[in-house]
Amino acid sequence: MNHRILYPFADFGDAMVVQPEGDTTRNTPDPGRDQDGDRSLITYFELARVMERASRRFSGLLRTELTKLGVDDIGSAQAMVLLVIGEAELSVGELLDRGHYVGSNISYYLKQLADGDYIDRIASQRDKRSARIRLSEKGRQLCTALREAAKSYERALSHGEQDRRNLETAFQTLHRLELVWGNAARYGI
Amino acid sequence: MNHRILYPFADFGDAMVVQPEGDTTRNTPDPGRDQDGDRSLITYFELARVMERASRRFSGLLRTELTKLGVDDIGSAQAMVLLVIGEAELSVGELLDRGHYVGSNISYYLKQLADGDYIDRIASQRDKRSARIRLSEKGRQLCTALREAAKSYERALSHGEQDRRNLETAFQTLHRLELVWGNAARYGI
DNA sequence: AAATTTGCTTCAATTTTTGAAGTAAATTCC
DNA sequence: GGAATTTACTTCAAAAATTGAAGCAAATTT
Repeated sequence: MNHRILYPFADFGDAMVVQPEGDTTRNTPDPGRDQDGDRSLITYFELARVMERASRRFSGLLRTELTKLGVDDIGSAQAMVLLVIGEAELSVGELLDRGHYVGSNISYYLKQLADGDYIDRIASQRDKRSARIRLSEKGRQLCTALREAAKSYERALSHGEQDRRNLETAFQTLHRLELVWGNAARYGI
Repeated sequence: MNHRILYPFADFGDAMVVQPEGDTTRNTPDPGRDQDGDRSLITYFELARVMERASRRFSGLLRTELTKLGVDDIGSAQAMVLLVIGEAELSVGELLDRGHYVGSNISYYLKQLADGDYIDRIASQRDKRSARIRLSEKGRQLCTALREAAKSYERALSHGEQDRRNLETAFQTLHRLELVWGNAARYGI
């Protein structure tokens, strides 16, 4: 296990601060200063960019895992939907809320997932318009395999209590951004 | 200015921790527990999901701003490329590294940005294969307008020192994930 | 100077996203 | 209780984004 690869920042510990004029590698532009020379630190654009880049990487990993598992009838986006569903049994509307998908989009994914027998649709007798969705055995197994694969990455990255807290902070911060940006979009700032 | 909207978590301050069994709203599934009942906190999947959702929101805001500004020949993805370029004058390759785009993809964007006169291509006499890219006056103005718009969101969200630190932590954490996931993809875990 | 590499661009095929329209069930309103 | 409206999706067609292979010209190596 190559630690140079897994832990690119040897000094990434309790004192996690941005280096003011660090040795910027080609891949990591210094986010410490914005256009106007303000001493503002991270801007939203930079955060949005790193989110996009990291998401792309994550999709890549998912795709790789799927290929390893011999799954070729769904892509990373569909796998993500499976993971969003998890152990829950929910309606399309609830799934929409969970993932902030667009309706027609999730329909499109669910169709493929249903075609591939990754999910079951159970007609609800309460409301015949909305069937309830849940993972089929096949879907559950795929999710388990993906989560298992993820575990090795977790082990590779999450170490101490501080790392866990950083993940928490990142999650909460992004979640808050998600809410604020969503509300801003709906109601105008 | 509606504070209920802008500050959905009144208690989001120094003690930013996940509520063990919080009052989960419909939009915010409790990430405190995973499938296996481990007391693991944030999983990578959850982080990846929140990144995706927040990115979607951000793109939405960008699109809204573009519409407000009467820009209809480019989308949020292209605007993002403009913002990535910023004040720099760089080659396509450098831009590729900055944003982790795929080559043919950035070509596609740059073509549209060039068609819309948002960027200039300056033939480099050093290496005639790679022109240098920089924002045109039009592109610069658009970026300025977008950054200006972003400022109001910044003001709405970034308050104290703690908030800034949280943004930093989020950025660094995602950046680290980006690297680790990228390396994992290239070399296998 | 031939061969290889670099730094892109183009093209065609896929995949993903979006928006408008449609449908059937549920609910509300006379 | 029946018409009108709303809800909860699905379908469809078009647009946008992404990918991978192939191509090309300049630069570099051999």
